[in-house]
Amino acid sequence: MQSPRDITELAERARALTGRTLREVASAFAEQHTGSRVHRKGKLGQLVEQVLGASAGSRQVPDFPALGVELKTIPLDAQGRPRESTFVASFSLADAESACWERSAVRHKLAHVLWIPVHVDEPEPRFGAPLFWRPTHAQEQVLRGDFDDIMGMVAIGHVEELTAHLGRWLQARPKAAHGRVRTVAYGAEGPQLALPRGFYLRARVTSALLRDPATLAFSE
Amino acid sequence: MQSPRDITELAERARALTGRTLREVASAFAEQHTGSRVHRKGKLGQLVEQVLGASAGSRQVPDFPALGVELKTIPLDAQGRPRESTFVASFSLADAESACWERSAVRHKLAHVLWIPVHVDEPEPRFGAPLFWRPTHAQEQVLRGDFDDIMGMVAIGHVEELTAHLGRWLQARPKAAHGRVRTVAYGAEGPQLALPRGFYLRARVTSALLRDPATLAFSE
DNA sequence: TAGGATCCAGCTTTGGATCCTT
DNA sequence: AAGGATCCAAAGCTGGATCCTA
Repeated sequence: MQSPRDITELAERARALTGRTLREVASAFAEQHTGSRVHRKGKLGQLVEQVLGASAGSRQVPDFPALGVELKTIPLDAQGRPRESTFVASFSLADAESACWERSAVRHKLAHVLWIPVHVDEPEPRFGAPLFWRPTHAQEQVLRGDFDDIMGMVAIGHVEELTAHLGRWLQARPKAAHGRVRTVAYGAEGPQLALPRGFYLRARVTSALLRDPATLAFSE
Repeated sequence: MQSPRDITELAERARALTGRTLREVASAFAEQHTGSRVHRKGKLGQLVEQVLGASAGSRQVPDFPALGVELKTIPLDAQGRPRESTFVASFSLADAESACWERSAVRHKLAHVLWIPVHVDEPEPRFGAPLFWRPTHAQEQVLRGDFDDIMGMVAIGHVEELTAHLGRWLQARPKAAHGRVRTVAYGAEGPQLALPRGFYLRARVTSALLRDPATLAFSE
């Protein structure tokens, strides 16, 4: 599928998925694109990328580079809620000191997100209604605060206090590539070993966001 | 046992328990006080009250009225941490509007606490080191903030949003006396049924407090 | 019955581990 | 190996229920 030319076209493609089953969408797509290099049904994310025409390059750029939009498929359980937190970006403990929110991958990835919910617990998994999200100014302050808290903890060398509890909307969790890649951070007590980490959006937050993006408030 | 005359005497009695088993303490106490109205070994709290000479009256006053000290025995698990949140005081939804921190039972009960930890998961349960705690000014601000948040929620009639999630150190939890006593609160939508509630200190907080009272900071 | 403490089923969260594609 | 998504056991938390003594 070609890249959408503008947000409107992307929105139309996304809306067209609502209520349809993965199976339907996958087979319809396969029929129309028999010539192209179609990966078999593959993983959910890949299917959605292809159907919506996201660029499948390596990601230092958004999924829709021309539009500046990041694509996130998000699995929902039987009650319509995300089961898991959502990965945003990984970070290295080493460059915590030089990190700043404005230039962070987290801010860029979350600046404009197209959420594609998928009800995966139904007998025949089905797409939900898509949502474009741009954090409001107030929402961005919460994200920035979490980012600063987390990076600040690392920067002063308190890696052992960096738990997934920290952060209201964003949390830092282990991102265990092979379970043995370790990053060295230089803290007050010298070099420390630590697992690589990633920023994640709490499930509670994405749940509230999908339910009612307008009222996602500080109380979450 | 007579009431301690001053804090020093109370502290000495409390320190004398450290490391001793409940059994030892209970039988030693029984021997010395055969004449007095001794309740059988009874519950842990009662034993400690008797051994330390707390007044056993009904409690609108502190356990040591002359000293203004509240006594709290706190069970610790095998890792030395409290398993449960600690009950502080109950409250009625009806008088939330007129409630204020300064006159609250919560503030008075927590103004000066003598914590007596008991390692209950060991084969022979044993007393830990006692701790006198007076909240610092900063700590009291956290408690006050939680109190205001909780009471505020009730005062505006949002009883259904009053969950145990609210509050950093204090939380409101059901205090189900017989499971059917219900309190009526008058909110925006008229009278509402609700379980009676109590203020509790989160286990995370008492845990940090007992481990290192000086560094119990805002991050908890 | 009130104050207070303890118990506990079920749910949620954490802290990784595993898996996949590029 | 990097980027990303999903899986899962253990631990922690919530929302009561139960129990105890005065």
